[in-house]
Amino acid sequence: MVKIKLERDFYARETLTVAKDLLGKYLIHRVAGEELIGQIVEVEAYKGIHDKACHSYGGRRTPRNEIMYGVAGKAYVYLIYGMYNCFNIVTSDKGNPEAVLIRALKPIQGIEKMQQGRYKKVGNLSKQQFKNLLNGPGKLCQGMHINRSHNGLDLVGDKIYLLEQEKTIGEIMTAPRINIDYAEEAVHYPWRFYLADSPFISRSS
DNA sequence: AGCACGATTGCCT
DNA sequence: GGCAATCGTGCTT
Repeated sequence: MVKIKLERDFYARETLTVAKDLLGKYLIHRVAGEELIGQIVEVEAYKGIHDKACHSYGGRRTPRNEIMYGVAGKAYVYLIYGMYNCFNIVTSDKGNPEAVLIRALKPIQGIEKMQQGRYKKVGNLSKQQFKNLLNGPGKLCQGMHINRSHNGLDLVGDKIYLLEQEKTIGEIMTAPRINIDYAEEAVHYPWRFYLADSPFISRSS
């Protein structure tokens, strides 16, 4: 695997561009001397103050979403439904409070530790359990051991960071975002992106 | 202080 | 397909 880390200028660009470019990249989390690695196969863009699905819609600025108002390339991690975490990457080059939700990863390295986080289980996984390791925003946080203690973490660093991929990634699919029924006109915006041939996406559209 | 709700998931019919 | 779990957050009283 080539080891080219994504730097600030990658994240500090227009959010839809960053979202699509994130597909295929490797997400690394160093935990207890081990590198957990997943390849990004599905994302959603949240485009700030004019996007009714976005936490910063209308300029809303609270302790929870404060990090979105800062520099690009930091982690925005929040609790959803009282049970799961969602991992986002802050984007944009104009100080706009925007981010990309990472929705699914292909497991690459550190499978044992991933299943420990997901299933509290060691040993062999069924084919179905392996496919379900990281194929959803809540699931990938469990598997990658990401939680709210990582909110605000700089991804241009050595704890959680991203690496360039070495190969082309194939066809990118575009679709409306998932579970944002409340978002009125933004419900249909085509801001979900995923790899057409990946078995590890959260759901087919 | 109270309360409605969610960028999800897993289990049920 | 439906729906409960579970609690921090943000808004209202």
